[in-house]
Amino acid sequence: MKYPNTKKLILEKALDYFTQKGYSGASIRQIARAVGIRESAIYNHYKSKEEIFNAILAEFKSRTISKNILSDDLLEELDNPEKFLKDFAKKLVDHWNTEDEKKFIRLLLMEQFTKIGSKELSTTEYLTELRSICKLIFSEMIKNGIIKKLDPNFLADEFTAYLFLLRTEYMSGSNNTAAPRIYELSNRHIEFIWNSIKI
Amino acid sequence: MKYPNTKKLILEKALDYFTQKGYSGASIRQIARAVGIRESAIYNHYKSKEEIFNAILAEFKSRTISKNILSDDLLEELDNPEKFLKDFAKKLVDHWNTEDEKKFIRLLLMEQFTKIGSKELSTTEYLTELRSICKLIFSEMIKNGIIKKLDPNFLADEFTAYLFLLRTEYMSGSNNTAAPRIYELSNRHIEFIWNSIKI
DNA sequence: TATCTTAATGAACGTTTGTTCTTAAGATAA
DNA sequence: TTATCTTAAGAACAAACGTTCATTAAGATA
Repeated sequence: MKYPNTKKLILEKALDYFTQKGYSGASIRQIARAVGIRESAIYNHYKSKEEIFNAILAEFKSRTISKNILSDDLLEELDNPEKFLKDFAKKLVDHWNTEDEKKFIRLLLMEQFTKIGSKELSTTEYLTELRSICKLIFSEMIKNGIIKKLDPNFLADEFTAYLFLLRTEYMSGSNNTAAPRIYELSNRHIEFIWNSIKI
Repeated sequence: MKYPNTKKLILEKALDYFTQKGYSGASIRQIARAVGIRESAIYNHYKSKEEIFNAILAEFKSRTISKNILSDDLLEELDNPEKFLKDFAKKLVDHWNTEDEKKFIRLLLMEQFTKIGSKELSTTEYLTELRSICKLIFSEMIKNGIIKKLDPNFLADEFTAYLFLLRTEYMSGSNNTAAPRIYELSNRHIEFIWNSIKI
């Protein structure tokens, strides 16, 4: 009998239960049953429930937005800034709409205040990378004289805030709004921002 | 011996534990100890843990934003729209910065995806009242010809989104940013919005 | 005074929790 | 082949869980 990749499977099922019942509400036995093994077998792979939680966090921390959404063909659109921003936002929405990302934002929202989550989870930290990318983009636009001279950090927040609200409402829970509608809202936001900052 | 208001106290302590450990992570025994009574005494006031949770929700649902932040003296500032919006945002921030409101948003974020919370808790529903107030305000401004003709629903969202991000980051968790700094950020946002929509 | 209601106690219940232990079978390496 | 390593099962553990119970004592009501 081959060894199936139980270790990975435990993480997947644990994430499912953590995001449905919270860390405390999910039990080792339920997770084990979902994996198809006994609860004692779990401990051959992780030495505690907390270690499972931390392993999930480590997996997400190792991922980066940049690689997923700042593709080369996107960067070539920089000469059409409004279209660039729209496509950038669209890629971000797509990324956030991923099944894995949706689960992670749920875990973040649920556990960021608890003892186990407060060490590693915070919305600010989660948005840090996106913020710095946006800041870079707007800084470049200012330098090239295509938008007004405003604080790029502030512009990054204005850009992000609306999308973050979209995400919180339509891309994390049961509120299953269709993707096209989200694109529509996102585009309208970009148009608003663009008309406010363009020279 | 007078009867102390144990019923109310149970709700307060339960909310504390729910927002620190999640609904599942908080136990009747811990809550009872915090109140100063035995766990069995809890059941003289509420017939189950779930009933305590629902009682907390009911208390928050019965409250309304309008009464707290749409005061008469604020409405008299409507002839100075930018100042009005700034003061409106400030009042909202103050309201959100209330100890009770902070606890509730935490409960909302934590339990909105769990079995017990999904029936009654949603970010969209929580923002509904604020949205409709904002919509009313912007509709009025459009009618009076002092701002551009844009979709008032959209303007309400743009107005709300940035403040919601501020709230999520600085007014719900351990990220204890001082109030003056939040006002500052809020004002800059209003100035940005105002310059974008004024005629 | 007698009765009723309220709010508390402490023990007990059956269940579930996270975790540990021993044991065994298949995979791997010598 | 033998020896070792990995992964699983199943029983067991003490602790904690939500809840129920009979009992008690103190105000409220009559």
